[in-house]
Amino acid sequence: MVTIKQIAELCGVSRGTVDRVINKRGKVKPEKEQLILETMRKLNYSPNPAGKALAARKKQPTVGVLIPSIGVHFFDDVISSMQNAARRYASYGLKIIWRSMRGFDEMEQCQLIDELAPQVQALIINPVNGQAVLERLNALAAEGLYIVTLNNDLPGLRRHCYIGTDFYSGGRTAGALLQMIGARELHIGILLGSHKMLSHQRRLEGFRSALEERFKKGAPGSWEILSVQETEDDDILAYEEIKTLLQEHPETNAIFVISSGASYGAARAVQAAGRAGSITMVVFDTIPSTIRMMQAGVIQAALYQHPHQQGRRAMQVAFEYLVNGAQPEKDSYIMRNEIRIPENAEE
Amino acid sequence: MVTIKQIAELCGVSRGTVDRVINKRGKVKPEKEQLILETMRKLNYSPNPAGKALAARKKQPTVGVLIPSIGVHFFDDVISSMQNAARRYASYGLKIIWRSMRGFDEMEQCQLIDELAPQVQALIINPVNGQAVLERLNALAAEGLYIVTLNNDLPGLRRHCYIGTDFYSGGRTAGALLQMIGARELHIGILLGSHKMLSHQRRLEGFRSALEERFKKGAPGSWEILSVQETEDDDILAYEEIKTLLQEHPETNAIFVISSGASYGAARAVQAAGRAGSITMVVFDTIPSTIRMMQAGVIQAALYQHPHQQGRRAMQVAFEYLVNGAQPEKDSYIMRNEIRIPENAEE
DNA sequence: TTGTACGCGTTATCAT
DNA sequence: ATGATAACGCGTACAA
Repeated sequence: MVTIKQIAELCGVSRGTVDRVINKRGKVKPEKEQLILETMRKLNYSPNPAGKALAARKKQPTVGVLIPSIGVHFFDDVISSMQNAARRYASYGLKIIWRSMRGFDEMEQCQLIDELAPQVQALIINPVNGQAVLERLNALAAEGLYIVTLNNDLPGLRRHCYIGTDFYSGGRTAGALLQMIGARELHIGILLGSHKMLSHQRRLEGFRSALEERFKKGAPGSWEILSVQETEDDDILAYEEIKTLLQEHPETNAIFVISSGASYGAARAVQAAGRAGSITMVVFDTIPSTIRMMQAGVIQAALYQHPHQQGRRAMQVAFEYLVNGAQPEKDSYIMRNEIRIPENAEE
Repeated sequence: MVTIKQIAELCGVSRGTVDRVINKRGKVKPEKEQLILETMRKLNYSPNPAGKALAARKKQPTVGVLIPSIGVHFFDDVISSMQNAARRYASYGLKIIWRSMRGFDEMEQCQLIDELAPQVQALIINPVNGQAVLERLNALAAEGLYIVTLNNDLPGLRRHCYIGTDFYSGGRTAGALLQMIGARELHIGILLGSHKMLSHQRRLEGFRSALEERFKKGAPGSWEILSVQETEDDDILAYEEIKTLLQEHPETNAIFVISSGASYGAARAVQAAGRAGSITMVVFDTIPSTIRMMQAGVIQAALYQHPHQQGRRAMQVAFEYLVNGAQPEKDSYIMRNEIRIPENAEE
């Protein structure tokens, strides 16, 4: 690989001049600049990340992590992988400041953002929906903060990179799966966290679209949605709601749980009603309780959102920006929604 | 993070002495060695990979890649990801020598190994089954060559790291899936590449075990395997075999294709017999022709072996050994067998 | 406008 | 047995 030094020698200038061209610091004669750019292009120069990393240490590169993860089991795996990556990157001199919170209060998140911002050059955040957060983050981005959003991409937010899944496609996959593994005449109960959560809404839309499409294309049978209930991601609420549903609609033979915070409660209600196995349950995320319920034959399938990859990738993007001075290849990294059944969910 | 320099100052010795302790080069007074080891442990010293990478350049680190990939579409994605990783690592000064071959001839692979060995310090290889290859590689490993095996792990081979999938678990997942999405009374035709291929055999065993288990546990219905045919990974052969099967056993309502080299041929035969959709097809790998056949409703599901992750990881392991002087965290990286249906297979 | 010199952490060589 | 010193590639402060 070609180095700055070699470029400099070839162009008959000093290393410093080449560097000024590369980092656009000006104060270089136009004709020399042209020559340097040309030979760089010709020799396909690309900076050695190791050199950059070494030099970057002086800046004390620090990234802040802010996730409303308390009580949300989906984030457990995301965070464990982020910590893993953080350990590796620590040997390069990268520092991390961790902040978590419970619930989705906009003002609380703003406060934590303000606390982190002066200490870090990059921020990995699962942003709460809301105008205040949006404005706060956009202001900081304008001041030069590097922002990576995780699992929720606020419209209008000028973040540098987004990492998450395609909610609509996740819903479609769930719907198609239910058509494949469920009864011919589907009577479906649905639980979501809240109608206000954009991600849950999109999943529901995708779910409907896939079912509609498959039956329109000639899949035998029929489908109907009996109810769509909000659970606030609470297992007890979910338990009660499914209990009521099964009483009022004994014909229920399929349940779709859109967020992991309700799947255990729903599964327990199905079990309690003696309907385990005769009701097809499709849920999101393979948290430990879900895996147990799959092995027990209560939940038939779960959608896996690659939490580990999400965490690893988020850290990597922040690391490469701060330490290697590199932009990510893509503006957003969208993980696939995978299908897990007992046979391929085991650890 | 703490550096060698800091350790040296704290112990009142020079950097060279600390280095000699770290790399076990001897010539250090026992009491000083103890002191240095102790403070390293106490301060939790871990070497900065950037420094190592910079110093490693002088050794001209080079890795050889040897895959019998010609005509095997599964490897297309593996190799594309390896090339991607290679591009990134090239900026660190890592060189790659690529070799591919057609078919699985033992002697041909030995010859290519001998050609590569003197030029490289690490080798990424999909080893052909056979005694000659085994001995050749073990001899080279003893001489200090770093060996990463990909997608096939020869018993008795002293490789440093293996990257691949769990074939048995892949078969189990396929069997369970067929039970879930197929007819109640399953009449199954199976295609595999060759009975001699260990991986295909293991998948078949897993397939049988999952079906047996599920029906024993109370799944309604029954299952039988009508035939297990070898295809030599040839689509034309597969086409003819499925054609014959459907004539001789019109009751066939499920087909399991164990290797991607036969799935297109099998799908075409199902189409030609006018049985698309009424026969449940489960195959391995999401190569382009398989995705098309899924979208056309001929193949219902495919098992995805994370080819991209496999390629990326193999390169990463070789890179980190040669450039960062680091051993991988695990002795083997086993990718999961994912389930893909049309709704989550689209690009 | 341009060149020089130092530091980042590691490895390796050469004196002592 | 030990210490000093020169690379490796890059960023930057400072001198010319």
